[in-house]
Amino acid sequence: MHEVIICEKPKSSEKIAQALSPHAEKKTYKKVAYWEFEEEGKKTTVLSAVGHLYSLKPLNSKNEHFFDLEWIPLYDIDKKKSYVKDYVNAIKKFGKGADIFIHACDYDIEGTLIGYNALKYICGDKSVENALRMKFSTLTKEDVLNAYHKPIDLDFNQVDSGIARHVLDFIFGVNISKALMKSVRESTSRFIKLSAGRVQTPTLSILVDREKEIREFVPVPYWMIKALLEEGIVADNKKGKIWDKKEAEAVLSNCKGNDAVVDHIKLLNTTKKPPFPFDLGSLQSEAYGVFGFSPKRTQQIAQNLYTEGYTSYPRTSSQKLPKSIGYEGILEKLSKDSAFKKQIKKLPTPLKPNEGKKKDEAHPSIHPTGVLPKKLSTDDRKLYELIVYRFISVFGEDATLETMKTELKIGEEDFLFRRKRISYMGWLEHYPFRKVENDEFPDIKKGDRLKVKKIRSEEKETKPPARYNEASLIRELEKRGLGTKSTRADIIAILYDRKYIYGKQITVNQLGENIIDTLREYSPQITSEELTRQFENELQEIMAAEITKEKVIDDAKKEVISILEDVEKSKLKIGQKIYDAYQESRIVGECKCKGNLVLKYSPRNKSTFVGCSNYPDCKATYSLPRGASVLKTTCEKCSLPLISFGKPRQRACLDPKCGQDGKETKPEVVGKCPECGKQLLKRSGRYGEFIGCSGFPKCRFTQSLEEKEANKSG
DNA sequence: GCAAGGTC
Repeated sequence: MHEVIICEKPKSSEKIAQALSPHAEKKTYKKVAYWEFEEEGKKTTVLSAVGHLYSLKPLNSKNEHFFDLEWIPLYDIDKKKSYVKDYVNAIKKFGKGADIFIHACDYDIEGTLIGYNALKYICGDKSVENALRMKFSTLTKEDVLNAYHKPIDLDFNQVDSGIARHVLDFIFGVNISKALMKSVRESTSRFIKLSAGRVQTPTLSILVDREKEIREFVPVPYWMIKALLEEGIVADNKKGKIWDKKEAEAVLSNCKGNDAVVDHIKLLNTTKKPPFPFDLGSLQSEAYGVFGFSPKRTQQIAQNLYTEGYTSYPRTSSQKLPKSIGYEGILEKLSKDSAFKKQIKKLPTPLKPNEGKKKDEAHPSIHPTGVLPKKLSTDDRKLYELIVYRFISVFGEDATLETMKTELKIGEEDFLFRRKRISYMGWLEHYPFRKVENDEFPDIKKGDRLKVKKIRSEEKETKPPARYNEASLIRELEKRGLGTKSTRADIIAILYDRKYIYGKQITVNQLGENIIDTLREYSPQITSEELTRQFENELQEIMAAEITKEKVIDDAKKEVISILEDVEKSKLKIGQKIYDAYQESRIVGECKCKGNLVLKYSPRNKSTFVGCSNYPDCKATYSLPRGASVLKTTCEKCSLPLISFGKPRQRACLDPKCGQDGKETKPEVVGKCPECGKQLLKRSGRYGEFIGCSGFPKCRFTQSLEEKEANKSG
């Protein structure tokens, strides 16, 4: 007898094999690991997929619309996925002639489909018909053994539901994307890579809405009264924002000539619990905040650390640390590093992690394995240490903060100021990545009189809502249930790649806005998260056998056909508008002829260059080095834009004949650095303009323009 | 050329 078990990924196959038999032996077939054991005359081979091995492809790619699809090996569609072939080959080799097939992929829609496709297309239809299904929620020995000894039948409704998800996403996404590109091609005979989809389009929609909110925002002026007292105390008038200038002036004159008298001091102790362990989303968010890593970069590094065995599986949404991972063992191994040891030995016993609410059936939260990395690149080490110190902190003691709220009277006017200091560091000591306020408390008591050095009325105005950045956008998508933990970072990267959006503080290009405007008119369903809700409901119904996948797909097909017909009727108008918007977002600066410098693509050289919008009247062109970006800052000598290129990045004038080595027109001074006191300058980088310290690289303080605005009040 | 989903 030969039994074959197919798992979703290599890591699961290892755990499952080890749970099933102490004699499971690791072997490799053409670089791919598998596990084997023999018990009571039955040989068992534990094999692994690597996620989806098959992907949808149109049956007849010459057709204008793609509705008839087939499953094709992933490596035949995407050359970068060649490693998938080795796994398929291993399954083919050992699946041939096996007597028993066990489907042991994750128990969810995608997992069920991964195993189903692997069996059907590699081992043949028969293997599917007789397949047994292991159902487990965690990969603990107990769960795995249980699932193995009490297998269930394969749930074909769940399979159908998975197939429907793939087909629906394909026929909506690919067909609508193609229709958009076709409109542009047929109205302008130009090609622009455009796309739309169930997740990316609502995501863009969220950004467009924010963009419009910001644009339509009408600032309202208000005044804040601040009193500068002795001992460097700045107290705020209790009225806060005063909307009437006369009222502000009245407050000011009420204060004139008076000392400040301490009216009331309130001291309060608050505790700050340790942080939760990382799930992928919170790791991406933290790494963005602390190191400025893009979520996609964090995901890549985390995957790398996981593959090397230094940290646990990264694509988790769990904020739990089950005891079974063996905290003591991990901490003990980490203690071989003296810096880690210094923190670990301060931890209270017994060890008890502060866990969050979020769960993940398949994996615990992200944590170090205890294996200490020998060599890591700078960024990999940063992320690794973030994960380690977070893990340690989770077991730390509560920190205690002391807050002081002081109310004062200046004449008849009420003022107040607050101070905060740490009275017990607790876990804060183990987690050096976030600055914590630690003010000095002034030595004052009720009834004290303080000299008023200055009273001023600051005129301000209300600010529009902040732009999203990649981290906050990922949090928003998570909140709305758009995309999955593994895809959100990629979805955002696609929006950048299509030039729908730009900047670290995400700004929508004309092109992005136009895509949304167009789709809201012709295919409103794809622009809102409702399409995801609709899919979810339909998939549930398929799973409950209340409707067939054929019916669901057929309905969707009709819906898409009707959208495509509407687009077809107006394609010239749609295409021209999109192309105009695209042109506008290619403007990178001003030409010497006062025309617009625009990014152009030369199909002959397969490269991007800069040309003038007044062509053919103005024939100015500038070639760009590979990977170069055009900056917003201009050259000191000739006022053309500067470019940034190469590794490490260096700057130069767009015009190589100009000969200026990237000296820019003097950057604007916009304030003082709160960290080192040097000048703050308006700089421009890859992602647009930002505020940076003139003390760079010694002082690495940076701020977005929006933050700068928001913090003006100090 | 195009989606979203799983994974090394």
